[in-house]
Amino acid sequence: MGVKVFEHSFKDFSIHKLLRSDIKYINYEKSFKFSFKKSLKIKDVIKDYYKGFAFKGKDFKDTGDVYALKGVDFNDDLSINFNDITFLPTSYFENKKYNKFIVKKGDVVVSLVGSIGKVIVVQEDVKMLLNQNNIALRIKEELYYKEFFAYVLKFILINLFEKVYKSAGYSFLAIDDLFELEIPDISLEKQKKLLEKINEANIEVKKTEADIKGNKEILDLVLSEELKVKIEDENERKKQSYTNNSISKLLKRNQNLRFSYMWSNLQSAQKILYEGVTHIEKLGKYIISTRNGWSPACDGNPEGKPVLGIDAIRDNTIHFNKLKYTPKNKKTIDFVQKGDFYVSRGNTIDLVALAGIVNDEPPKELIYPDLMIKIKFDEEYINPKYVAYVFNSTIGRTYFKYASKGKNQSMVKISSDELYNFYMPLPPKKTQDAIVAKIEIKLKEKSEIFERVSIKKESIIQIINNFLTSEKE
DNA sequence: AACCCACAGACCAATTGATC
DNA sequence: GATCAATTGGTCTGTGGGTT
Repeated sequence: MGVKVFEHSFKDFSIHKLLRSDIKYINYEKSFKFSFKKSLKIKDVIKDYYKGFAFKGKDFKDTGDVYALKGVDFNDDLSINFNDITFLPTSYFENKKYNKFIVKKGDVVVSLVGSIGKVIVVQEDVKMLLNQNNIALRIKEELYYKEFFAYVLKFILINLFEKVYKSAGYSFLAIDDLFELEIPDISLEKQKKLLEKINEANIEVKKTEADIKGNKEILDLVLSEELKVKIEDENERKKQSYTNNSISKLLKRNQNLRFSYMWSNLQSAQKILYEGVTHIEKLGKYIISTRNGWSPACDGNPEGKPVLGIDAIRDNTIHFNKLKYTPKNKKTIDFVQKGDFYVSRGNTIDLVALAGIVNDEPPKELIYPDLMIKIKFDEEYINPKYVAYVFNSTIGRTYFKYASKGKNQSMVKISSDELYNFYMPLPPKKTQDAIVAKIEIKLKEKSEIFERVSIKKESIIQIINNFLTSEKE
């Protein structure tokens, strides 16, 4: 009598689909996965693919002629963002070892880590190598137009991401999963028609998008025109450094030295900004009061009192669309009122002291958080909107960048001191009103263009959605 | 008021572990 | 050993909240 022994390596079956135990994925397969009348698997549509290479961190340079393609450079309209892209040494492009990773025009590249659903189609004929955790697909042209393929895949991946990956703890799109995804099998003719519709919308998006200026740009533009503030010169100065010592070398826990370094930076910045500008005054002269907010512990129960988050300060206003709620109470609470002026007390150095005004009627008993300061101005001399625009322009950004305090650059703070001591252009109120009016016209124009673009973008998604729905079983 | 720290999202980049 | 897919730790940013 003996014992029968079977030897199996766990790896033989560990990747078998039936063993897959993450419930979200199984749910996806059962309920959310698109299945079509006639379908193709991704693996059937591609004639070739390659994965990126694990280049070393020290290989990446800020300048050069060989682009390194990373997921962070993927725009959401299938194009590559070449603005902040990094480079690899020229020699790498000639090196046989990296031959396989050369990105060619027409490749469809899919990012495998991070937020799933980032896809681009390479339109450029440039020297470029693919970084790790991305996969490039070459499409069988007799089956699919690559742009159309990219749009469809992107849509399906985003659906997959929503249902499976989001907050699930895993962040990698397995190649097997990718290759098993199904897309409709339809004629090139039909694809062409849909693609034409998409491209039509896209041309308009691109055309109008080019005209969109950032809010800060608009503020800078009007303020430098009206006040003769030298914002251009300050941007130029920022690029040059006038000391060879890095701040980290200088400080070594020497607060005084650090402050004097910051102070001298601020001095030279404001010297340039304000050269020849009249009406530079200390803001403190016109501040009646400042008051910090209160951050009670919150839960999700909307029975309680609503509380603002720090991200409520956006685009020069206070938004109420993302509220928290607290069941707590306190004897005296300073609630938010229409017309209030708030400034954020802490954030990164670029975002600290953003200002916003309550333009709309706020929800009842709305609490503002500890990280916001409410400022009351002497409105005989001050138009609060004007002050908010200056805070959020390069003028304010420059001042608060150097005036803010805190060791950790990712969370600097300001206090009322910094608000009181802000020297800024404060022309007579009538001039302030005129500037505000001018800025508001420009901001309104911008938001109208923005609205048009997002409707167009939405229509592209709709085209794909309608198409996939119509091909469903 | 000033400072400090935990956390979460997003993605990068080094490492691992299996296979070629 | 080289290569590949996938994992894991790290960094950066933004935020909330606690402690001194």
